[in-house]
Amino acid sequence: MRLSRYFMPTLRDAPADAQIVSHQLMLRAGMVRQEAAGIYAWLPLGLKVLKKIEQIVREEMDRAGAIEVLLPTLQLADLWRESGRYDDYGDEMLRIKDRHDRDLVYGPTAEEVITEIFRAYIKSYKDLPKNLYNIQWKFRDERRPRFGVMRGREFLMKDAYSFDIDEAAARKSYNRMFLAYLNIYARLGLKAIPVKADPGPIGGDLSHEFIILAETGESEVFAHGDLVEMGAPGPDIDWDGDLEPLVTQRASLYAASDEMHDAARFEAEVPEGKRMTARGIEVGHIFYFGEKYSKPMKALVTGPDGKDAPIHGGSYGVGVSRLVAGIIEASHDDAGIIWPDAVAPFGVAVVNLRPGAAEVDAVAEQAYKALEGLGKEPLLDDRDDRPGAKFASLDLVGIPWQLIVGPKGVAEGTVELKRRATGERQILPLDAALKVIAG
RNA sequence: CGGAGUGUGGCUCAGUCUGGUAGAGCACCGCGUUCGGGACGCGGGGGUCGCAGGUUCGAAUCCUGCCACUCCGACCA
Repeated sequence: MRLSRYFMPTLRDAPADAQIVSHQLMLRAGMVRQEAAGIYAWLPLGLKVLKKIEQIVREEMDRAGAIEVLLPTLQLADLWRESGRYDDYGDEMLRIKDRHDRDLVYGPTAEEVITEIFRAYIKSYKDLPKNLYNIQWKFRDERRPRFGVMRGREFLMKDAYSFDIDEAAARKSYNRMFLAYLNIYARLGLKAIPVKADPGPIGGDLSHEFIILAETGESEVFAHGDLVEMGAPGPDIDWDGDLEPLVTQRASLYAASDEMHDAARFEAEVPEGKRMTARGIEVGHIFYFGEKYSKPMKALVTGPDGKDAPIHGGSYGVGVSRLVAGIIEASHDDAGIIWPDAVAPFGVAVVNLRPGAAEVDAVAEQAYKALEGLGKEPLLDDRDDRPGAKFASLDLVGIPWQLIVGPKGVAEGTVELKRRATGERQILPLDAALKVIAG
């Protein structure tokens, strides 16, 4: 992409409405535009990052055996009446009427819809387990939206739903999601810890929140340090095998957010040198809720004994749009965003310091084409602007590499390569720079 | 939903107390000089001052009502 033809409206000043750093940086980098409280338009740069995160989530869900569907944003109110949640959910649910005066809701989640689909097709225990997931916009009419896309009213969520014959089987589904979530966050360049959660209004007795560590995070977490060091299990585990040991290894270590924290237990269970207190952002939540929806909505399967029984369900959410902000909270400096390579909107910025100077243009073009060939998604900064302005805006939007092509270097046969994350620079021939970027 | 606050060109803000017909910086357009970390000069365009009423000779400014947005609190991917 040539920056002179792109749409990347960066701002020097952060709009006064933005309070937290990720919100300020997203606005300054031209990633989103607020249209109403908690409702955002995604501009090209923001959309690129959102899509990359979405794709990583998708790949890890697929790997863990979940199957993607796409559910509607508008749902019939009658389904919610069946589960009893039409009245329970309250004002957070956006209710709409169509031209036939029929009640609809803009889905805040999709347990009802997916349960309706499941019960229409799946009749036998032989078809279990099933895990269906959906990456779709949700709407929750928050009393107080805030912090940009961190708590929007409209947000992109990955929600998965598992269906199993009994609790023991459901636990296996739960374990798969537990480990898949750790892999997702690791791929996004984040340190995440699973924390036992209050299952809340959704019910059930097995629930974890996933909190990514960021100094500016809104909640405080207390955890055993090994939990962070242990990290994710990686993609190559036997997803059909017994995952219980991998889960237990992690879930048995102390981890709690401030509201569930028990200082006495923390001190008793965690040796002094391992006690970690940090701030974080909740970016995922998994639940086992048993028959909560299958019973009232009659999602029954016939068991080996010939009798019908409600399935045991779980649901698993990742806040995809929230992760965009979460990653920024976890990875930025005074100059702007520092994208992890996996989600960066562009892989490299080729900075032409003197557009119009034929020799410089030629080298910049050559670098750009080579990087395209390498699949590095280069952005060619061919703007007619001063060097400082270019560096400032490219630092702001956080592209991982800057390959700087200027008249001095071109005369000497070199370019400058700068790593955004560390600020490290080296001057070297173009071929060598390309090798470094290629990894 | 309780409490607090803010609405003035795309962004940051001044002007409001004390009414007199709207301003600065950034951004944008033109010309010139510049060009390795957000340049400078000259010229220019863009705002029914959130909306609706009211007071007044006259309202961004005072009064009333409404709307929007932000922050703190209780709840949440």
